[in-house]
Amino acid sequence: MPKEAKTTRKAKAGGRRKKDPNAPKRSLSAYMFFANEQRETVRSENPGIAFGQVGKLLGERWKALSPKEKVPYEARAAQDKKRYEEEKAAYLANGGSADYDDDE
DNA sequence: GGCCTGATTGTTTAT
DNA sequence: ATAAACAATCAGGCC
Repeated sequence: MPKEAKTTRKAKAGGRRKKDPNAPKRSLSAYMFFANEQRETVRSENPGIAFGQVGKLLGERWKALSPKEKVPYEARAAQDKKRYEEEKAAYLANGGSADYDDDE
């Protein structure tokens, strides 16, 4: 049974609540870096394209790339991951659940 | 000890 | 500032 479910995340994307106190913002995904560079190219080749189309185009192209093509993007993702490691370390070092602040 | 879900990241455009 | 499609990602919760 192919579970096509995408990790069953929430339906929307807006601003979810921070379940963590100091919330070490996690790292970015390779797609974020990919989009960062491709967004210019995609929009450049698709002048006046709608945001929904760009996003879809980006996704299709992303998967169209070979794992080695994604390497540079994953590399940056790994870079950010390391950056996140510091946040996480500080977050744990600070006492994990210590500060009480739901919304700002 | 292994899995599963939820929360999060950043981009686009339009309101 | 927000909303949704797009993909990745991880960390913590759970039995």
